[in-house]
Amino acid sequence: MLSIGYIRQNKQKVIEAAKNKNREVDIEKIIKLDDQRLVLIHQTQSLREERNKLAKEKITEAIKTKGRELKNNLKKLEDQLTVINQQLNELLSYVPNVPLDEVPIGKDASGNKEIKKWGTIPKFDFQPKSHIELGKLLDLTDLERGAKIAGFRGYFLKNELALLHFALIFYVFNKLVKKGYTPIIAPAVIKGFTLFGSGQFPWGEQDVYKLNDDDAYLAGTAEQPVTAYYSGEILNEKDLPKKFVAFSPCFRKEAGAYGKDTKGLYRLHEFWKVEQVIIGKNDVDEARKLHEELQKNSEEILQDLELPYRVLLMCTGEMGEPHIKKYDTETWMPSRNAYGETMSNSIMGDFQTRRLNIKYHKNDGKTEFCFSLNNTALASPRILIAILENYQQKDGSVLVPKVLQPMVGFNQIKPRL
RNA sequence: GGAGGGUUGGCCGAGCGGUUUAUGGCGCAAGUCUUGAAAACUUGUGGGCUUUUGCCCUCACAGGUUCGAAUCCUGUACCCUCCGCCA
Repeated sequence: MLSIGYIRQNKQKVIEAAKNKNREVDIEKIIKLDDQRLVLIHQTQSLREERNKLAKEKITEAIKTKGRELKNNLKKLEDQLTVINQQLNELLSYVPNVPLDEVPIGKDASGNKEIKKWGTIPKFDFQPKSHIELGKLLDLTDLERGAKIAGFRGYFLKNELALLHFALIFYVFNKLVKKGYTPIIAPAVIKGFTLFGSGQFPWGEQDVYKLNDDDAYLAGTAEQPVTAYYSGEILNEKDLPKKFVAFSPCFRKEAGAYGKDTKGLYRLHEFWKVEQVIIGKNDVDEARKLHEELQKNSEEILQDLELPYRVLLMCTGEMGEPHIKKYDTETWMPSRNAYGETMSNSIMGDFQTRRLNIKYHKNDGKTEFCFSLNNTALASPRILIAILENYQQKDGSVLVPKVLQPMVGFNQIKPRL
């Protein structure tokens, strides 16, 4: 959410930003509505002023009559104001955030800028298998029964892969705790306001599971519950930034992606994720630094796992509505013969905190909205694709990344006899 | 699922129809003093409109009663205690 004051002062910039993000917003309509709102505010204020004065006078029948009249007039104006406010907030909630200057302008993925590559893409002297084949041959996945039990995109993880799934999550969780991040297990059944607050709503409603008629939804990422953790609160500058390493199961309908990535473990309705979430000061340069820190953490994880990856600076057209800067980290997946997205690292500015009403007392005594950032630390099973496919051997076995070996107690997944 | 009790500013905590413009304390910030710090003192410390004076809103949230609501009524959310159920 952008403030109406900001929009009024930076009209062109906001219009431009929405266009660059391939979004349509009617800023003129918003400003017109706000003009009406201001007029109504003036009118209601002066009526209230009158009422307050009247209430201090000696009570007579005449005063009572006048008071009742005032009340009726005020009610009418207030009702109008309520309607205007609703309309205005509705429109405001659709205005996307304004990207930082260093973000490349572009319509689609072709506008992204590759800024880093790490690791060596493996060259196989045999015909490499996909994770789907490996999963079947080594009895690590059961996608057929997954579909039988859970439906389209359902899956079972079995045997060594089930252990690796746990080990990865714990390895990453623990690594970030050692870096000073507060470990937190987040609820996955969450209220609607957290989804509005994170900027999931109103744009991505079709991708979220809603439970019955309750105000209860399944989280698509721990970003949603953890960013909302301090909603309605005022923090102190000296306690910032708050850094979390959050775990939650994640649920996504993938409604807009029916034809995409239909095979294997890439695009699932249900997965586990460790997410880094930061609530920090309202300061762009500090946010940039934290953004780089989050990036470094995620890259270290891929380096620990010895998986080749690249980093993209995402262009305006590839950014979500709340984002002002975003890096995607993509890990090499041999069966795709391409890098596949495994992490996404964003600065949201005060877009989310304004929706969630998260502020802090600055050292000078003033109050301001915080900034929020987040980055994937690890999402599994998707990362398992990269591990299975990059670590596969000629004999059909799969090696286990060194850092995970002590945790799972084996260093190789061998074909069953 | 049932029965009670509660929710007041950053925090603690008064107020329970009209000098409340929300006592008081703590914390925080600025200033005075000081070589510096502490202490002390002064001022400030929710949001909005106007941006000169000021005005309006704000006591969990949403309605209602009243000339007038933090205060009375209704609903909702959350917290606490107990009973029931339960991994």
